[in-house]
Amino acid sequence: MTTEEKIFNAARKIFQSKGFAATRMQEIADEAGINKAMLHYCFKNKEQLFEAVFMNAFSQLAPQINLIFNSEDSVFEKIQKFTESYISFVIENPFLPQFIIQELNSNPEFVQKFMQNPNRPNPQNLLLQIEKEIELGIIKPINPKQLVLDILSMTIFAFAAPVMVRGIIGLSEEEFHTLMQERKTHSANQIINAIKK
Amino acid sequence: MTTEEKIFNAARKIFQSKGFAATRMQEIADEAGINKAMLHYCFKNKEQLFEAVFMNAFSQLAPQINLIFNSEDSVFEKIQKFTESYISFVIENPFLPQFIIQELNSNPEFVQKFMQNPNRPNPQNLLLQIEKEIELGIIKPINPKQLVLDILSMTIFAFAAPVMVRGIIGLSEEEFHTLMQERKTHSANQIINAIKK
DNA sequence: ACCTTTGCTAACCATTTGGTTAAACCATAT
DNA sequence: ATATGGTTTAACCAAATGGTTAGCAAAGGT
Repeated sequence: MTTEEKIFNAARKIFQSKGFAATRMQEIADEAGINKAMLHYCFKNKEQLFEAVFMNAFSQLAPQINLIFNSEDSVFEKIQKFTESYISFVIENPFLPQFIIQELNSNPEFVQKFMQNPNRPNPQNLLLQIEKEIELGIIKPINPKQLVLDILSMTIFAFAAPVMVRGIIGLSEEEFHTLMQERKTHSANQIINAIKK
Repeated sequence: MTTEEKIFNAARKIFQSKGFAATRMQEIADEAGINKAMLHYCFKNKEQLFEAVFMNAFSQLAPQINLIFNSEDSVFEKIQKFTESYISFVIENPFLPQFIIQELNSNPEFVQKFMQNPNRPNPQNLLLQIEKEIELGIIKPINPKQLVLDILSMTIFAFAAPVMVRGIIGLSEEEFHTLMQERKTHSANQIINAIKK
C-alpha cells in the first residue's frame, strides 16, 4: 500500500465518522502512521483531502442509485432490485449515507460538483417510465416524484439516522442489523403494495 | 428579550445550520450582538450552550412523535394525523431534523439523556396496537417495528437530507416546498394502502 | 452618601490547528 | 563513489479558538 493510499484510507475513516469540521489533520496522520507534513506532501490541504474522500464515497453510491434509474426492468422489478442491492451495499458501508448527507447539508455548493459527474443519479428515465405505467394502468395514479422519494426514504433513512432510529424504536445493534436484513424485501413489498392496482 | 435569550437564539441559529464542531463562539457572540465573554457569563462553556440548544430542539420534536404513539385513534388515523402534523411542524422548522440527526450520529452517548426525559418517544403502545390490529385482520401481517420505521422514514427523510433529495430528483426550493405540502397526505396514503387488507 | 450585586466589556492567555521549512534519507542512474 | 530526484521527518510558525481576568457601569439596598 502506497503512502498516498494509507493517507486516503485513514482520512476516509476519520472523516466519515467525525465529519469535516471535527476531523484533525494530526489524527489522520496518526491513523496513517506517518508524519503530518506528509499529508501536505500528498494532498494540498484539508479541503482537497476531504474532497477526494467525499467524491470517492459518492462515486461508490451513485452507481447503485443509477441501477434503479436506468435499466430495462419494469418499475416493480426496479424497486425490488434497488432495495435489495442498496441495503446490502450500505450494510457493508454503514457510514457512507450519513457521511454524504451530513456534508451535503452543511456544504450545499458541493451539489453542483456531482451534477457535473457523468455517473450522477439521473431520474429522468424512471420518472417517464412511472408516468407510462400509470397510463397503462399498472400503477395507481400518483406523483412520480413522490414515488421516487418514497423509494429513497424507505431504503436510506434508517442508515441516515441509525442512532435516532435505534433510540426511538429501542433496538440493540444486533436487532437493528436483523431489521435491516428484513428491510431489503419489506420496503420493496410495502412500496409495491401501495402503488399496484 | 434578555441577554440570555439573545445568546440562546443566536446559538440555535448557528448550531443548527453548522453543527457543533463548525460553530465558533465568536460567531454566536456577533450574531447575538454581545461580547464573547458574555457567552461564558451566561453559559459555562460551548458544550453546555450546545446542550441547551439541543435539548430544546429535541423537546420540540419529541411531543410530535409521541402524538402518534399515545392516542386513542386507530392505527390508520394515527398515521394520517402524524404525517400531517409532523410535516407541517418541520416545514416551519426545517433545520431541526437534520440538526438532531447529525448531532445524534456524531455523539451517540446523547441518546441516553433522552431516554431519561419523560417526554421521550416511546413506541410501546403503538407496537402493541399494531399487533392487535393485525390479529383483528385490519392490517396485513407485517413486522410492527418495520411499520413504525416506515412511518418515520416516509415523513422525516426528505427533511433529513434535503440537499441530496433536491439534487437527485432535481427540484428548486419552491418545487421542494410544494412536494412537501403534498407529502402530508401522500405519505399517509402510501403507508395505509400498503398495509390495509 | 456608600457599599454590594449584577450585567457587561476590552484585553489577554494557553492551547490547538492547519500548514511550512529545511534538512535527512534512500533508491537509482552515471 | 557520487550526484540526483523523489520521499519522509522534526521542528517550527501564524492564525484561530475556547476560555479567563480585571475592571467598568448601572441598579438597588443600607
